[in-house]
Amino acid sequence: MHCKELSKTLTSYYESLFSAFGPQGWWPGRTRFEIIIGAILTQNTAWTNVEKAITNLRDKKVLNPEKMRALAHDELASLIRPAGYFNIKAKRLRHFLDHLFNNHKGSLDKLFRQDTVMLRAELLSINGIGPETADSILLYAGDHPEFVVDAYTKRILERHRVIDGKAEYEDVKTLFMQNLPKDLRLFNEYHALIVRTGKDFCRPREPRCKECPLGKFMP
DNA sequence: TGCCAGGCCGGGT
DNA sequence: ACCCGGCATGGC
Repeated sequence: MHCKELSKTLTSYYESLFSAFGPQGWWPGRTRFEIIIGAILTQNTAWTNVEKAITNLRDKKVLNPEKMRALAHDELASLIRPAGYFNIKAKRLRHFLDHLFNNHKGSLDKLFRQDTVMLRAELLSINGIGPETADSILLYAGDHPEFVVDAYTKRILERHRVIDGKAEYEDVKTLFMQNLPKDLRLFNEYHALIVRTGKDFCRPREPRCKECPLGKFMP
């Protein structure tokens, strides 16, 4: 549903964050493929650890679909070890690669050259790609305007009683998409700014984030 | 030192 | 439809 007050609130919050912290230059990856790999590796993991894994992959010159797919499981797992969960993530990378080659001849162009709804469903069908990873891939690698929701997004809205603890991913995503213009640049920067600031202003154990900029706009 | 990080899956109730 | 344990490294 569309709510005028909520639209103003979410827009004000974004403007406040953008004024304070500026453009974040997301996604921090050089190619579409690197962005996809990063999106999988950063699941429940600090980005600094993912960077080490990406560096290993680049140094080994396997940061492309063909070369990465040719790696044995143990070798791939070893390279991404710093990102944590390396065994399961090696499998998840392989699931994506197998899908890419089995359905699109290994071509990211073919993968992304579909309408958003079909493409999102397809990504979600891959074992290891859930809603946040799918939307991150869509927005940051595929330029499809999907809003990305993460733990910080929920936590911030929850602390300010916009949502309750049992709000699900799709509910929160709909909240943003129904109350903001469908703008690629806006979605890109908004999620990046939430991640950038959530770490500092909305810690998990605190009952409420007093410093959170959204506090200025919420009752 | 324990807590946390840009989730997701599989099995159980 | 929930709920929960498992997955793992590195920074503060």
